Amino acid sequence: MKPDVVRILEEHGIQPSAQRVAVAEYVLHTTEHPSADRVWASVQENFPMISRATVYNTLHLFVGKGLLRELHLAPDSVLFDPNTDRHHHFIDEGTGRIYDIPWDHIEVSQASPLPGFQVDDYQVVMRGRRRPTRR
Amino acid sequence: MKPDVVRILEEHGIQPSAQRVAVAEYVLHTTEHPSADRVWASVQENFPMISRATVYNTLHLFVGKGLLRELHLAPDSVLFDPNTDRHHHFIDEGTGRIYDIPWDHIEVSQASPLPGFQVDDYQVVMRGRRRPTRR
DNA sequence: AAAGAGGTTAGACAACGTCCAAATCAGGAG
DNA sequence: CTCCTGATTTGGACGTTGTCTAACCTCTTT
Repeated sequence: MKPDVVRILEEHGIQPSAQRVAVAEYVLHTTEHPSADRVWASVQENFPMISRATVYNTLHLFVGKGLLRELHLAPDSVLFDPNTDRHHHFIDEGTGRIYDIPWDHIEVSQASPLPGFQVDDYQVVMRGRRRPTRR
Repeated sequence: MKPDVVRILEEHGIQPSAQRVAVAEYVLHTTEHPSADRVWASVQENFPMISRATVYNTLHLFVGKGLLRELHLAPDSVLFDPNTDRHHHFIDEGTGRIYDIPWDHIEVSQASPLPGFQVDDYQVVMRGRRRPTRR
């Protein structure tokens, strides 16, 4: 698995240091949407000496190189999403968990959004909770 | 304008104290999407002795009573929106300014969002910038 | 071996938000 | 009017998230 990650970093023009590989191994393979400190905690399990600043630096580097996307969905922290394909998000208000919704599951037709502006990106953000089981 | 605001508070089951009226006067009539500290700064111009804790308390109270909505669009702070009608948002990445997009300007058809979950709320979040003027 | 570039580190710092105990206020009862 | 009680406000301490900086490593080149 390690050489796999190294190749991905190099393909994106990132020098693969030991720390960056450690971060990448976790964050590129998770289906969660971890915060920076969550990433830090997880990476520390395999790489105890890594510093918080490095994790922040690395995550921002990855975002700049297109390996990750930042999500601003919750008040308390920025989340990172390894799924860089266009997709939407659903937030379970009960658990706080965030689910990806495939792009083609929702159709958005923008009749006339905002004159004078160009839309570079958009997504649908949904909030709800698990449907109670019928009794 | 003051009695107007008092009536609105009472209609929402909120005891209208002087501080709450001062906050409401600003935040219910702005078309910006101010952060809590932005609200604090503005209210202080008319009500110099108000404390930060009161502004935070009041804003959360208003959210709970349905007078405001919270937006989590930027990494640095929670924003408050006096427009409680359903609508979408456009974020100008150049200026950071946030614009409301009327609900009926965008049509969203959710074919199959997430089985087992109910959607309580959703909105489209768009990001872009002012279109460069043609030369 | 020395130099330079890029990467990492710990800790100080700043911004935003929460919490708490004490002080203050409002309004109803007497 | 005065007292009492509950609601509200206050300042400051505190916690969390994120940034910054200066020193330090590591690797490559010469």
